[in-house]
Amino acid sequence: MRKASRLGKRNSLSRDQIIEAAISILDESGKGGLTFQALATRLATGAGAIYWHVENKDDLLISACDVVIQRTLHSVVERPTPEETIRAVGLALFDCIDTHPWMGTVLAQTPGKMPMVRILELIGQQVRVIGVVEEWAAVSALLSYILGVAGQNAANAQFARKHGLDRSRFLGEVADVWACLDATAFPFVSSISCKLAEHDDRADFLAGIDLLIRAMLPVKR
Amino acid sequence: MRKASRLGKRNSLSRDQIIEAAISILDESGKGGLTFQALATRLATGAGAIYWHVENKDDLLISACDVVIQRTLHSVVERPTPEETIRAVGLALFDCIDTHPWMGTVLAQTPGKMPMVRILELIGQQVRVIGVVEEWAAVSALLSYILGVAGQNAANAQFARKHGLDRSRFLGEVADVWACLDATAFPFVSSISCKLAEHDDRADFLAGIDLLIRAMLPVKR
DNA sequence: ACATATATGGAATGACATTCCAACTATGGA
DNA sequence: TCCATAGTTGGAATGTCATTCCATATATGT
Repeated sequence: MRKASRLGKRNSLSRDQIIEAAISILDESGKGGLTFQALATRLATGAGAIYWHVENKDDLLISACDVVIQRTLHSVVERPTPEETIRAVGLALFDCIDTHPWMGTVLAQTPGKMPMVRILELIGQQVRVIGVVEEWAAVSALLSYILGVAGQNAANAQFARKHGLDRSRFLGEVADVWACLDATAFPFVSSISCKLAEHDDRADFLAGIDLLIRAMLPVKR
Repeated sequence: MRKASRLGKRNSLSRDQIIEAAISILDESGKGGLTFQALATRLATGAGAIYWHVENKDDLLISACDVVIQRTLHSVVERPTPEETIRAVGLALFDCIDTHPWMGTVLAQTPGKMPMVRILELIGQQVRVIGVVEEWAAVSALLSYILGVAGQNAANAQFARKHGLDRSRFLGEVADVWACLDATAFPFVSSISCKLAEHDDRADFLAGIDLLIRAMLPVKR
């Protein structure tokens, strides 16, 4: 990757094209499916040409993630209260990562980069509107929680894909393993193993957001 | 990897030896430093021999992580109240991952496996003692939060190592980038960029735990 | 038209994880 | 005691990638 394009581009490659193609491949085949070879094939070019527009694979992944994050966050409309807006942002992100699991992995591994900054900004603004005293503690807790859930979901999806299972079959397998644990050493885990398969990730996620929001609101209720 | 050892082992390899060697390498050189070649060299054997005792690299990473997690959690002594025990578990994990950043990556990528199950169990037990109504919501929020912070710290450390920076220099660089953002589009992030370098990850982590604990306690206070 | 900066595409290169395989070595019967 | 067998080893293939190289194109402005 050198500098910006200058040449007229009859039939040429552009950074945006490359990123869009990368997003398609990632959505279709997961993070493991994105190789420079696959990308070059889809774009009918060679791997070398791609490196003219993109620094390396991390650059590509972060940019792809950023494009989708921008679209996602842009689609969230402001709600009457900052609490509700935070919930809406959280849900939008949850659904986004549910649709594009590779994003969870990328987000969880690229600290301080743009995609995460956008999330931080949006949440930070809302927390600031609420006027929480321990502002940074609240914002960073929300962010870590969201990224944690994102990472978990991404890992689940990646594992499930690798072993050719769908989500519920995957959870079923986990539940089976948990159920076989020694109930003396693992009383809690074995007691919840049966509920694992039927739980609702999305509802759990929202419950966590609500816990955090409740704790950061002024001491009433 | 086939079955358990049976042969007398004068000068032989054992799974435990391999895992300990892997932990050393991971601690010294990070996740990127653990290759079967490096491991074979350190153990004065060949890569093939290692595969007799270990299924694949994931197996090795998970086992290494599990060994350290067991030691860590084992070292946490029960406190007078479940809340304090949860804090102690959290801090022990935080410090553990601070010392062994590779564990953050592994934990964040191996859903439902033993290392995470141990954490889940310990937290679940304490939350159960508290008697929270929305038990699962509370436990899963705590777990996701802890794994989220773990993942962030791991990513920071990994990035810093790759670029040969120490933690504070790394945060400094991030702060510089944030400070250059358009303050109109990113009012929150640019306003906190100056505080980034001097903040205390560990205190922030604990503050998040406290937020979650406070929110799950009965409605008093 | 020429010199130059931009771009391309495909062929190296170098790291790895993983698999293979040709020895080696206990162990438990004959 | 000695062999057949199953457990182990070490190192050499294999195959897949990211990344780099390089020999060609193709605009641009002079």
